[in-house]
Amino acid sequence: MDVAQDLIQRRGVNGMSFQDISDAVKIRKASIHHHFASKQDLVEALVARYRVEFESLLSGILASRTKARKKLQRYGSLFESTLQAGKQDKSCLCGMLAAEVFSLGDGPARSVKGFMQDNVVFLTKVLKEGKADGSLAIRGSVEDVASMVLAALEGGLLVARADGGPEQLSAIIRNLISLLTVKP
Amino acid sequence: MDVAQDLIQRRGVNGMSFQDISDAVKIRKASIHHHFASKQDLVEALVARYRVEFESLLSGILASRTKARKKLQRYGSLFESTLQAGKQDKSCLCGMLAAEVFSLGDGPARSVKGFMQDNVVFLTKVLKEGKADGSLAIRGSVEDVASMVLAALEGGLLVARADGGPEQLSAIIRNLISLLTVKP
DNA sequence: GCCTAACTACCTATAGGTAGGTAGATTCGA
DNA sequence: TCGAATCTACCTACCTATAGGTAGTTAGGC
Repeated sequence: MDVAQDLIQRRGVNGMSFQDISDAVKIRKASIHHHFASKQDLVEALVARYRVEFESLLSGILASRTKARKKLQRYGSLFESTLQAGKQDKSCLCGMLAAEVFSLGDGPARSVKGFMQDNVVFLTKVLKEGKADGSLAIRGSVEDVASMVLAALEGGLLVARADGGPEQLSAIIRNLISLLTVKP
Repeated sequence: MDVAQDLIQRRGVNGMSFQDISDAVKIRKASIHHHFASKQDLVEALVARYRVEFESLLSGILASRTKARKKLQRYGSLFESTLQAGKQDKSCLCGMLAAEVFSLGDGPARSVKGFMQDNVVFLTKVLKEGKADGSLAIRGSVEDVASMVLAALEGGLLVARADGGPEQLSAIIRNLISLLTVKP
């Protein structure tokens, strides 16, 4: 699963094959089918695992006793560390799948949608906190701003991977947070 | 080329095949190879065409005699109309290719990178104008904010396609611009 | 003695791509 | 000005590699 996830984060679902996994883990293709009957099953298991893992990171951030602005920074660094890892070519699993949503089955597509909603829910909480503790300045619908933050981060990965690399992503996140920060 | 571009915008490069094009335009696969020797050639031609077309839209916006804030709005509506078209499942061609950059050849990958840079250059101009005419409030490096705007829009397409559809994209753009607007 | 995880060996469909050919329009030289 | 050569856009028929997936088998631990 680690190998499969890695491949998707680099090359996308349609750029990953059972053979690729087989080559990497040195186990025959048929043996992978023993664990995951179809590619769709594999993808579904991958997204489910990813969501659980991500959710636990998010609730860790939410539980930390810091100002909301700092929580937002920690959230951003989740994306930064994805891009910084390895050959600096990995994107968010669900960001990648989101691009290819329409060549995904119904199950996986719903899970990817769920991931996006998880993130918007998390960000909505953080932004509301920030409004309350005075560390963030939100105008308009909090949920819509949350969507925008998610879009900027997922898009940041996309753009940075094709163009300016990790530094560009960092700059994007820095500016996004600065834009949301209430002037002292 | 129209059909190929459409397919990539919906399903990605690795989800598009010569056969798909063949079926749609009712011309044999081999005849497509007569026009584009390889898939990479086709993709390269597609991105080149897209960049020229996009660039002309951008210079149209730049030339219009309105406040920078309005120009930014017009830029945003470029992305909105992409998603609103047809079955509401199309993304930006280069956003799609950006996701799959690492399964692209060198030529196409460079062109996608160029597209991103074109957009940052355009946005940098608009944001500087906005600073001058007082319609936009920029803090920090203008170029970095430009990157962020691009990321939010490309990411907005990504997220909206998987989750909330055109309305979500509109909300994202509305909030992004409101965040960049100097309070009256 | 059975379950699990692996295996070999195979299947069908499709991918990108090639070879060689043909019908019709265009160009060129005697 | 007429016929030959060439060019263009398409064709049929095929190739090799790979895709996802299946059937049936085997080695080893509980």
